[in-house]
Amino acid sequence: MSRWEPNARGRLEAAAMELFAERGFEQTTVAEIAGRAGLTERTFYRHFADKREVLFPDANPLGAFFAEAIADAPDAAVPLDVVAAVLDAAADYFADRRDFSRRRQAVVAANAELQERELVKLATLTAVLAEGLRGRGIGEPAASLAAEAGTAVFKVALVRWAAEAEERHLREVMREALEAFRAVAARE
Amino acid sequence: MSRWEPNARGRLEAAAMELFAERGFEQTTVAEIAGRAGLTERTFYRHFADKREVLFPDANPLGAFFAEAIADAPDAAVPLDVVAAVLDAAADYFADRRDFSRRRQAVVAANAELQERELVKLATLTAVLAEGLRGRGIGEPAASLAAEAGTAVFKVALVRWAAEAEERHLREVMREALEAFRAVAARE
DNA sequence: CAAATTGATGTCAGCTTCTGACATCAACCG
DNA sequence: CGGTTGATGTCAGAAGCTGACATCAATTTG
Repeated sequence: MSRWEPNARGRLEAAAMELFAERGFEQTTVAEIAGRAGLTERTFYRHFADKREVLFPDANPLGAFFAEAIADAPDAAVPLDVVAAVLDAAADYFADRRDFSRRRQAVVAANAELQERELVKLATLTAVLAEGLRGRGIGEPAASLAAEAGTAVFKVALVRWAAEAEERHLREVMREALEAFRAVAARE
Repeated sequence: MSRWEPNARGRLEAAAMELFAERGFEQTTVAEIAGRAGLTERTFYRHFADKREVLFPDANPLGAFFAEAIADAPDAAVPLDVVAAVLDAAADYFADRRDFSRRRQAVVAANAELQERELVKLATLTAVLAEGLRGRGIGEPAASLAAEAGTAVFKVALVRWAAEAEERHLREVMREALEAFRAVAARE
């Protein structure tokens, strides 16, 4: 018999999602989230650096996942091909999280502070990507630019995928977006 | 004779830059900024929505500038050519702000919250760019992707330009970055 | 097995950010 | 001249966040 209910962190995440969805991010206090999870405000801040972080539990694992995917990517002469491999891997990661992604996107879309934090998470992924590309011998500014391109495609694809009524696989949407990107960047 | 010293907003911006540079963003309270500017904390918040905004006074004019630049860009079949024209215009805008850009970049680089806000400002520019491209008949997702590409190039170029010892014109650095981007995106 | 340690949580005090409500008073307008 | 306007000040208070210390079941140690 343990002293506390297990999975405090998960309970906080769940409580936060519920409350944010019900009445919005600003109209919810940290004390209320903690209360619904059967904990105190102070404990919330032991699990999350600030109020927004509770909505981005996947950020760290996803970054690690990116780093791994890029290390495992097959050799390719062109940076964007490496990016393509990472996007494929990322698609698999999200494959079974579509409902969660959708719900979270709705909450985030309703609040500027949360969008701000989402940009940070994406920027972190960009940095991981760039670092991985540099690790594969790609120089600057090519690595940074290819990484930015990858994240841009990722972002666009993720939004489209979550928004679509039909259930396509994310991988397909990602590849489509990447193709569109290549067409945009083509010299003519 | 006016009742108050003129240019309260400018004084707040200057005071904030000084204090942030001296002892850092977190170690400076809004009351201190206002005090150095000869005002009160409450007045600070009448000029800036929050503590970070004081460091981004150019954001709105720059957005308007982007919108104008994109409307004025010459007809071009390829989205990225329109983006190139906007980058040229943006380069002119920053031409005589190099020292300010440098000082601000140093302050921003030292604090995560400020980097977060900077991402928002860039995202706003991306949105303006995308909207302008759509207004020129470019569809989705091409408009969004081209806009992301433009902002990425802009970001990379601005950092390089401010960091360089020699005094090149920003326009040159931007064009170089755009070329690098095209090379990255090329299929081989 | 008793004692010491650990670790997740609670309690409390306090600072800072940010906002609403109301007051002030020079400049301006009719 | 009297009324209005607008930038500022004053005050109170909610909420975010942090440091310091207490608690106590579980675990480890001797």
